[in-house]
Amino acid sequence: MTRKRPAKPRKQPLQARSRETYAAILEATARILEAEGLEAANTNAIAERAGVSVGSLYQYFPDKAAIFAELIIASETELGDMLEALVSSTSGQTLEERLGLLVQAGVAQQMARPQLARLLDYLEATLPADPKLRAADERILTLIGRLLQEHRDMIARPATATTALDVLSIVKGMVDGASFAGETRQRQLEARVMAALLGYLRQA
Amino acid sequence: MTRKRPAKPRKQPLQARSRETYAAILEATARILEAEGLEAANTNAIAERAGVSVGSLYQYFPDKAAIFAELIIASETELGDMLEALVSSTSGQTLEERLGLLVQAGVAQQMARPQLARLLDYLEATLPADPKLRAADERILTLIGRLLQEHRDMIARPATATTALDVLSIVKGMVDGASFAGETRQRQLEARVMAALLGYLRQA
DNA sequence: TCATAATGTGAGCAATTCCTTGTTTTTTAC
DNA sequence: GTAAAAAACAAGGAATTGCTCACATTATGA
Repeated sequence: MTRKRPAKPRKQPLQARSRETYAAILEATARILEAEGLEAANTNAIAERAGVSVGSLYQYFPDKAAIFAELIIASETELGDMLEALVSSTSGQTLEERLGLLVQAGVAQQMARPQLARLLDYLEATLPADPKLRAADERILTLIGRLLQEHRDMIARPATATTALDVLSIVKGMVDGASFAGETRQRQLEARVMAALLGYLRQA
Repeated sequence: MTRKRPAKPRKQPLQARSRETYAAILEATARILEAEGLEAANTNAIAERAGVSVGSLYQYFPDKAAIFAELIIASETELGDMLEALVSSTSGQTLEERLGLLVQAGVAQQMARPQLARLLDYLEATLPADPKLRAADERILTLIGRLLQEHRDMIARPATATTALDVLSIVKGMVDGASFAGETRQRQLEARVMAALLGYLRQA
């Protein structure tokens, strides 16, 4: 954990077998992170859980932080894809309907693995800045921003990046809090998040 | 980092000198956590930064996790004290006024050391369950709940523990997101958090 | 003053950490 | 079938980790 920044490039997984290895490493890391926390996620444990050797691990990831970064990117890409499909396929519907779908998608993704979601959020704030990561982040905010823009006459807030970030933060915050408190009823949580978002957007 | 739970009790700092040592250890830990992250916060580094020996550190804390737990308790106690003073000294005022003060206090505390606040929130979810910690948590929710209860005719949500948790989660989430994005204008953030809370509480 | 208790020290152990390396096994392409 | 490329392996080096222990220093109170 010294303050070095080598970032040496590694091999790309080309064959089917290596793509499985790559995926197994990511999934093993996710499982350890959500079950045992950050300090338990060392490269030996990850390799063992993934059923591969440490050597294989370092063939695809330059260092431990790169595994974490890749996990965050994967999670954000997943959310981004959902949002993109949602925004572009519902352009005729009302703000309430579209926001409902957005909340459903966001809550579902974060409730699926709440511990992991929370940890990845924290990690993103401490990891060395990565352009790919920034881009995935930006994409999500842009999509939310576009949705707000299309309903700008229905909301009392400016359809800016700040408002988009607030929307995302409210969803994340409420799901974090609720799942930490043991809440599991997804529909009820969705309804409350909806209320918060609509209330916020309509409030002058 | 093995899965042991010794939790051996340690000395209480009795004299002025040892109370300073104790405080220095906590402050050093906070500084390392917010500047370099969780993985850099090892006991050797903490002791060095605090200007004491590792031996002294282990005289007051049974293990590393106990230092983190104490930091969280201190932070929550601080917020709890603010809320308690606020709730009991403003009983005649309107919901808007009191919520405004609550938001001001919460935002200020979390914006003072945003990285640290975020990290402590994550740590709380992974640390071994501690009754003191639970109690500090409960106290904050109870105070928010009491405030909501006193204005229950002004809000469309039930004045339950769930609503109180939602209020706290919205504040934390929005401050987390905003400070991660580099926002520093505290007043503007407060105004947006206010809008979100009022919107949420008034939404049916 | 001086015995006792409180506090402080830091070398260093055993375990663990990240990561490299040389080697072996599997796949691909001809 | 076979040579080259891709993938996987695992021993282990150098550094770091959490933490203890035997000892030194400082404060207290009679």
